[in-house]
Amino acid sequence: MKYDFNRIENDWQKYWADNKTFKAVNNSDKPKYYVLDMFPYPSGAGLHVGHPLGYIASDIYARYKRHKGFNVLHPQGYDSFGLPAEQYAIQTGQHPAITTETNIKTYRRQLDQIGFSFDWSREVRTSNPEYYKWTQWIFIQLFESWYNNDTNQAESIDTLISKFSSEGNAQINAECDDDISIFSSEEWNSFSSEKQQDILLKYRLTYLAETEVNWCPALGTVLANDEIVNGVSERGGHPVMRKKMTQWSMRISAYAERLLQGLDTIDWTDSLKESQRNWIGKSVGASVRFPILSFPKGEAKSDSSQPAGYMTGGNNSHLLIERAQEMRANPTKAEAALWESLRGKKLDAKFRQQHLIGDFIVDFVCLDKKLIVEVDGKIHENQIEADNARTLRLENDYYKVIRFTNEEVLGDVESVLEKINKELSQRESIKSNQQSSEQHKSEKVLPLGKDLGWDIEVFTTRPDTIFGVSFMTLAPEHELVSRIVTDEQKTEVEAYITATAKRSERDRMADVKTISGAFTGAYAEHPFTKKPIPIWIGDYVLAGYGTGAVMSVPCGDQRDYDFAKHFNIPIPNIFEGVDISEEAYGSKDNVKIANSDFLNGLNYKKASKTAIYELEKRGQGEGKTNYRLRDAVFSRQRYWGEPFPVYYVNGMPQMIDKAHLPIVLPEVEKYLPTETGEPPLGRATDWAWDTKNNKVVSNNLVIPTEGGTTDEESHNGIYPLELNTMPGWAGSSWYFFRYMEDKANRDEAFASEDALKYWENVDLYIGGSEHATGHLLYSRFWVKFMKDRGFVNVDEPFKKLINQGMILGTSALVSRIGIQFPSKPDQDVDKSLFNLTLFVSENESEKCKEKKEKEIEGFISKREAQIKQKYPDMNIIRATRIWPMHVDVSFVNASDELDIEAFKNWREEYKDAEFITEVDGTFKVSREVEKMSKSKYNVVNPDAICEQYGADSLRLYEMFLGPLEQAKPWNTAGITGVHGFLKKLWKLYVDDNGLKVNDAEPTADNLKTLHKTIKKVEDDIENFSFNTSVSTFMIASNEFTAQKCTSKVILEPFLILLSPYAPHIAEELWNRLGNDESISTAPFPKFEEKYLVESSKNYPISFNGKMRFTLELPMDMSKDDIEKTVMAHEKTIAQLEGRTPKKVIVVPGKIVNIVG
RNA sequence: GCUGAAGUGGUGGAAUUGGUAGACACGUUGGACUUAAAAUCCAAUGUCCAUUAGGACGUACGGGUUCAAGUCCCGUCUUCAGUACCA
Repeated sequence: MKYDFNRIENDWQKYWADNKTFKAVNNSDKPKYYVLDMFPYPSGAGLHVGHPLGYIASDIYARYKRHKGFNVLHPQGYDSFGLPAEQYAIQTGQHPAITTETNIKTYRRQLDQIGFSFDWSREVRTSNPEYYKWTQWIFIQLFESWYNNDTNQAESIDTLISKFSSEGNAQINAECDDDISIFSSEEWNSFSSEKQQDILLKYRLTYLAETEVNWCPALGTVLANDEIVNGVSERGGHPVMRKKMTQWSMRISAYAERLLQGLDTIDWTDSLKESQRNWIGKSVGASVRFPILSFPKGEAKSDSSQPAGYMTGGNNSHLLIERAQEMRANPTKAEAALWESLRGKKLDAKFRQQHLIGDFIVDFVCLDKKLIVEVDGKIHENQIEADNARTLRLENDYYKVIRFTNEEVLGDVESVLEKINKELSQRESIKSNQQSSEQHKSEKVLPLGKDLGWDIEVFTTRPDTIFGVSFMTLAPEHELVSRIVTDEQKTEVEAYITATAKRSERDRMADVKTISGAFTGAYAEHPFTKKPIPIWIGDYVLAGYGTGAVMSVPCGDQRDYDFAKHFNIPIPNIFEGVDISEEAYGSKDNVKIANSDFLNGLNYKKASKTAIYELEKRGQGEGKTNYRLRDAVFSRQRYWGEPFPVYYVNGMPQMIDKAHLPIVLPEVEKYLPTETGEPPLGRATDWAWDTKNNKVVSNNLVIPTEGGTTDEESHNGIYPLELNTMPGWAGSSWYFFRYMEDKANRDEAFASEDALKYWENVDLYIGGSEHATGHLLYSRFWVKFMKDRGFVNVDEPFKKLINQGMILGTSALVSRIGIQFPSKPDQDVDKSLFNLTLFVSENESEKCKEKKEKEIEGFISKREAQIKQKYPDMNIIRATRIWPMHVDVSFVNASDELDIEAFKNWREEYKDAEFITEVDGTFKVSREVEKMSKSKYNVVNPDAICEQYGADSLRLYEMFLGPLEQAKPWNTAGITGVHGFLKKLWKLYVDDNGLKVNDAEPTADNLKTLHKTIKKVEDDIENFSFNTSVSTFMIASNEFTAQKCTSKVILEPFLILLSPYAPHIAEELWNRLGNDESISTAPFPKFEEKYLVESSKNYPISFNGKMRFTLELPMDMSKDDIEKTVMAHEKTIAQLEGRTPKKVIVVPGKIVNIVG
């Protein structure tokens, strides 16, 4: 009887479906085990052999666990919202739901034929309203929650509101936007409802905010960071730009620390955890504030332009004095002229030139009368502001400031002097008031830099190197840049900013080597040394990370070092005994700090701690932890996604009550954005929310809210709905909970409390590594949130996770020789005569080469002759080129030989192609391993494999290819190996007369083979080493065959071992052995050591570590006896050639090694 | 650059604790069966030398530890994956 796999597989698949063999129950005496695959997006292309790899592995594990006595949940479903169905809809007008439905049918058929033990009664589809109802519900929960840093968990927004109304927000330690002002409970209670909503939005875990997003114009939507690869979209490779848009965001950053800590509690690969750690990007360090001095060094005062404002802060008089001296030495013409007159004592008072008053240098001052005279050049706008601020402060100190322009002074010095004189006389009377107001004055004086918030705040992980700061660098986009830049530097800085803005994100990323930047002319003050530090801008500082500004320590950071070298900025060394003449010393280890005042001699740890302490003492900084993880943008300008349960009243988002969910995706006539740039939902005619009747109604009923009317009546209580949809990761962030409940019972909740309690979380999760930072991070975030709010009981969704490796295609390439005979087109020629399509076989041997060259030449000259004959006058020029061309792998056999006939029929253009073959008439292709792709014709469809070899062969072969987690090439030819094994296995049980198996007593060898196989297979499955199990089956089957084993007590348990891998044949034979029940829950055979105990061992006898021969010796022989026996052996004597060994190593049961 | 994984026959891979390197397959070669092909079965198959017996060399490269190293240690190179001016 033949192994009729097609019949067998069909029958058993039907049996499993009919008997609901794999239906999981939500209560059982057995321990639970939850095995999950990452659910697929049902693409139109269907499955190729790479897709089922992970499913086969998880199925083997699920089936194994059933044999081991577990109540196994092994569900499957579809991540059915997504771009391809929408793109297809845009092109064809077909509703994405229809496309999706069709694709799912194909997927289901393909999955079914492989014989998976899925419990389909729990299927989910993210695009089903009954499913996304709960996605919307979770969104509402997020909206109605805030993150309390004191309790370190999410809480209902109600607790926040009650805190606001009882104590205001000053004491609240929440994860929230950073632009929130402090208010008291009275203020809160007096705020309008709209203002309150506005404030609450800044605290909610999902919030609406104008954010800079990754906008992909080609796709017409925003993309998350993990949807962008190398600066272009993951799907389609379209360019991505930064754009400001109002979007829903998820406050995942609130969970950064817990997402990081949670990694230590789960069994994932190190590389995956590392990816997540990188993505979260925790750095511990300090936040430091550097006051801006805005005191440009070396700035020349010229005729035409006036120096920038003299705004300063902190104690820097030494610098100002230096500066004043410089200015005195280089007066402008007007200043020189006026000084001439003032000094010439034409007036009654004593004036000083370029004198220091407080933090300011003034042009001229009469100290007695507190009169300041300023001579201004052309004043820039922002300098007026600065000068006004300065004037204000000086006036606080009871100085009077009068101003003249250069022109006034140079034109008519006399009238200027007259004005000064007049002021001097008026100042007499004011002088007396001064003392009485002294008290008042001291209250009002503030350090100006601080007053205006003109600090530069930086984040550093190396506060220990703070004395190594020799400059600061701001991102070109930093908001302070335009305010601190000096006139001199303005042109340069502006040019630099423009140049940077022009460069795309991608260029900036690609070109890291080029150092660029510009000096702003401004200075900041070092918090400890009080020395001025030049402020630069440079695009190596990113606006999006930290504060968008850095304190540059060239001796300790290579980027700062390179920047400093490039712009000739000093590089002070603050490391003890480290040479920094070539490069920065970036390490934190093995070094002590030097030239750093109170930090001298300390190591990284102590110095950092001390520096932070000192900064805190001075109020100029504090210890801080920074995360790279950004809040996740949650809006997509797409049709085929979950609609938001949100409507807007006067621009403020409102949640639709849970009772009215789901809000079903509306119909649109086209799936493109509207002409006005709104998302596709903007095309829906019925997309407004009727708050009275709680239903979606026509847009026409919405009365425009112009003029700010807020009363319900004027709207009829009907408001516009949100036009964005949710991103792909919304539905996939919680689907594993939905499976916990049977379809029949999941209307009331996303899953019942009992179900959630019973199944807890996924014990084993298998899927691709491409989700390392997307799906796997978002899911963890949502689960933690749901745990906080008491909706689920677990902290982590996936206890153990394995990434299956990619299966690559083995492309087949032929060498094509194209020959063209260019001719003048004016003639009406037979074109087919001029193009020759010639393929040449790939084999490289010399003999063939000669033959082939000859033949190629033959073909070409023959054609030339034909042309000559037809067009005798034509001047023929021959042009030849060879290029490799992909051919469909299905035309190629295991020996890399091309089926020429099949290839000719592939395409019309190859019908008359010529082939130059090997000597034996075969045509060889060359092979290349690359990603499976339609365009490379190397995609292998599992349908064809199942048809030709059967699902069991496919399952075994996919496992046999290599380790699960490793990428490996597919080569269909190799499947004959495992298929042959199944045929042999069949013959072990069944022959032409029917069943061979009988009640024969097992031999010792039979038992040994069986138990060795039990042990190996069990260990392999536990270690997910599925490839080695397959060879173990082959070995066992070969041994049983050699042993002519027919014993049922051996061959029956062997089927259970095989059943997870090749379930159909196992069921069939199991059934033939007389079992009525499915094999699927038969207990896994118990391994018994006693059958493996050997009486003797074939010892390898080594000489100096090299094995020379083997010797069969009893297992219980003593060490001494082994040595004696071996030494007496004739082969030993021959090996030694009379030498006396120095040493003999005997490891009983292992090896004998003779040294000498 | 950083992080992680890896490098073994013609190919996929095995060797899980340092103890006979190349299991199990594919492919190749030869043979049996057959009119023939397919299927099936048998044998050989790391490289080199040798008629045989046997020997030398072999796990990316260079060192080291050990009676013994694919496995452990140091250094170098290469490949793949992820990530990237993250301060």
